[in-house]
Amino acid sequence: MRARSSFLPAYYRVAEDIKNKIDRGELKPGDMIPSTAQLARQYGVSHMTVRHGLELLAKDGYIESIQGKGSFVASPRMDTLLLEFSENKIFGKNKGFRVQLSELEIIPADAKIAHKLGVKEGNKVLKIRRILSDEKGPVAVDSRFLPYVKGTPLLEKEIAYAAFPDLVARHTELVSVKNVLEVSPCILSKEEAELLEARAGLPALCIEQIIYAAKNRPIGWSKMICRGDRFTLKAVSQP
Amino acid sequence: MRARSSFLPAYYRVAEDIKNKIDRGELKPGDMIPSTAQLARQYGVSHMTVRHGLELLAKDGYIESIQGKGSFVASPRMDTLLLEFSENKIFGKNKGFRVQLSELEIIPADAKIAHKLGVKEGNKVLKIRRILSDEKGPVAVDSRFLPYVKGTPLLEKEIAYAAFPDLVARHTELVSVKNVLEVSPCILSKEEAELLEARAGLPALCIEQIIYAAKNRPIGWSKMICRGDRFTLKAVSQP
DNA sequence: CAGTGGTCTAGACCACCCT
DNA sequence: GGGTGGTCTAGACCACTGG
Repeated sequence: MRARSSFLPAYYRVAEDIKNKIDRGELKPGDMIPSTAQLARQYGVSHMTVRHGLELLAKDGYIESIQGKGSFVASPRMDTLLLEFSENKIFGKNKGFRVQLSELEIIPADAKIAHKLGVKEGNKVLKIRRILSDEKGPVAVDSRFLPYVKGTPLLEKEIAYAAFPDLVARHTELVSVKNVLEVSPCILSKEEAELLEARAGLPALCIEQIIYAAKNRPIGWSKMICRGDRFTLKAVSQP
Repeated sequence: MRARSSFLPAYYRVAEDIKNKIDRGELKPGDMIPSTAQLARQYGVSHMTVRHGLELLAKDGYIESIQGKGSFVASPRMDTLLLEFSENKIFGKNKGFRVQLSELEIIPADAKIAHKLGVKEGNKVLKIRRILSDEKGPVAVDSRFLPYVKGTPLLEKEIAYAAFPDLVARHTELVSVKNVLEVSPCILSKEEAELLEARAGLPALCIEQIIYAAKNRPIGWSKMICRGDRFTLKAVSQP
């Protein structure tokens, strides 16, 4: 019965067709799209196949289906944005990206670290400090804190170049489950300015990450100071 | 044949079951989950129903299915984060949130505005400046620029309280399609400090938004300066 | 009531991977 | 070839909406 007219799945073809109508403005937000039965006839496919296509569109935020009423073109949500935060994506785009391991030691947790990691004050904590640079010089300093677990050797290359969540996952035996990021502005302290070869007082972004395992247990804390003149954060609304 | 044992759909039950196994650690990232045929037998449902459930899990990032090989528990992606950026969500949580319209005028576009909005220098542009406060005082200043379209009246309440994408959509007749946000650090200028009742030099976040219509045409530019001591941006890894 | 989306089946076939 | 995911059907039934 069906034509198998293209190499693409039928449900995909249906979805793409409707998506194009929306993108071209033939269908506007709020408009009702034809019923699944109509679409099934129109495309010569079964009810299920149409629904598969519509679910795809709903997943991508193009339409919204309401039982008993119909399916409607959705207005794109622009208040939930996608933020890609991984060093390789952010800094790696520039040639000459490199990481320098400037500190690696086991220290007793002070009050702040203990609070962030949910451990007792004085507990052993692994501290890693890195300097991230591109061809134009240092861009960011990064301090990472992990609860110390003896007998989990880490290669220096891993420590320097692994993304934080990956490092945490490899160090602890736990599966990381959540990453919470917090961005605030600051100005470079004298020490930071020295490390970043900039003047003290330069505006900078402070990006904190806390990695959680199951049951909201924090297993890693990272604080990154990024030169404001060389770095901005970007986020884009979902497709 | 099937038991209809619960009020929830069968595919949902399958998905939830597997999700729980993952959350409890019975299935670890990289593990293969039983084949669709096995699951179908196990749950007494059809192949299609199982697949529906697995697609749900895949959508939420719990598993990854590979044709010819199997379905595998995915390790949560923690480098793509979700950022909720809407004034009501960010500031509205605090009681006493209010907006003061401090400026509303039609001006000719200078070089910067023209560039951001993709219009010719000198073209008429609607400029809106607002001050956002909570019960403790001013938190942010917001400057919004829209290409001026005559004959599109806006209510003052709308101008003050509408989220930027909504305002843009209402003002132009176009459907907004994309929102690109850029975050950088800055320090308060004398003028900004005055408006925000803070000292000049205080670290602040500069949050720019550009709203696009179809074909990447910018139709709105917003620049928000947020006091760093009263405001931080948060983002969380999906889901 | 008729029309809508949502669920489900039993079986078919395809595409792909591995051995 | 045997196992895996992926697509599709034709028809059934359910849940919900609105006149």
